[in-house]
Amino acid sequence: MTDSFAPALLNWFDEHGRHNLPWHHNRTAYRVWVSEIMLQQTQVATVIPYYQAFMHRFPDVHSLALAPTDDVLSHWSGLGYYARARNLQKAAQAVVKEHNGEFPRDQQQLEALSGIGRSTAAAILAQSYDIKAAILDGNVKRVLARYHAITGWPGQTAVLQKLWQFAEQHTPNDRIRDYTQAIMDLGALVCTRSRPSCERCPVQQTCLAYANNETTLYPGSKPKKTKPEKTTWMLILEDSEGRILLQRRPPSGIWGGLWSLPELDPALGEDELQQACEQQLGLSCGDPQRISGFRHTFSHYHLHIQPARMSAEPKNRVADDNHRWLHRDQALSLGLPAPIRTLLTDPEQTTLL
DNA sequence: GACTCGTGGGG
DNA sequence: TCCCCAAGAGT
Repeated sequence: MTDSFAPALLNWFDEHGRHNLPWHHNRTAYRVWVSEIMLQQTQVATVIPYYQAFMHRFPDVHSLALAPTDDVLSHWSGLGYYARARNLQKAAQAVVKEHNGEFPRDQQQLEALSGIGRSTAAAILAQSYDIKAAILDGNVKRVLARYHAITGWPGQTAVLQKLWQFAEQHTPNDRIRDYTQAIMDLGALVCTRSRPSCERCPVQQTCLAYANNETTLYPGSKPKKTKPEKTTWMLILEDSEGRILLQRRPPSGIWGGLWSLPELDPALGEDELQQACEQQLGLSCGDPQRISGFRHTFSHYHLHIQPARMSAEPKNRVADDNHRWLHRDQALSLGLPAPIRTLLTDPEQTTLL
């Protein structure tokens, strides 16, 4: 059976596709790989400035493998999903050590690297080596769900299996690199989430959702759940020289490996902060002052951040590897979570209650 | 299979 | 203001 999907798409791509993104130039496997990791769950416009700075600081896989992890994380600060940055360096070290500095041209070996799953491995093969492999990102899911009128939420395994099946079926033998870019561009530029521009679509005539005037039904929406509310204390501990205490967060969990303000158990009352702080951090502290808090929304919960300010001096020695006293501008040069950066930057957020 | 992991854009 | 979701992967 002849499938007109790919030829029509490629013709459209030649004239209307995106041919000028930063990772399209000097297209090495390393540059494609970094872009693919950054683009996971992150929009192109957000990625571009981070990508430019990252490639300038880490121009090849060796510089990334050898860099201090703090340096990698600080270049990722503000992008989110920080496990991507930790996995990126881990994979770079594996490529240097186990693959002689060259990215493998094999899907299975690529997927063995940290942070590279099925779709990302396929994207690297297609984009950098022009090797046939099917991708399935958010754009492709939306295009295929509409084109084939696939009901159900793509998070369900059965739906995902159908999508992968069609993704592989449509993938042509030639011009893999262009086809991979083309189907993503179609999703990003024409087959958009809301108000798709079907009049400009190259595969409109064979699209089931369009034929039935049902583009809004696909892909199916995910079941909604109410997000729980969590609360935490964030401490601005300032010494007599005006420096602030920062602590490195554990390698896993929220904001893993980043620097942030010290946290205390939200169950503690305001009057218990001083004692808890002295015990847990080995400081001598003044009276706590509440600062106006704010709410930060995550994918799965809301976090109410209540900041408190205290004057503090180290009693014996707190200068371990995971704590640093820094002035405000020095602190901002570290890898900080976005809400903490806001807290330290925005004077409005440091109003006394 | 269900959770976890971030941040910003758009409706 | 609130919700969904974006070039997904790991546990």
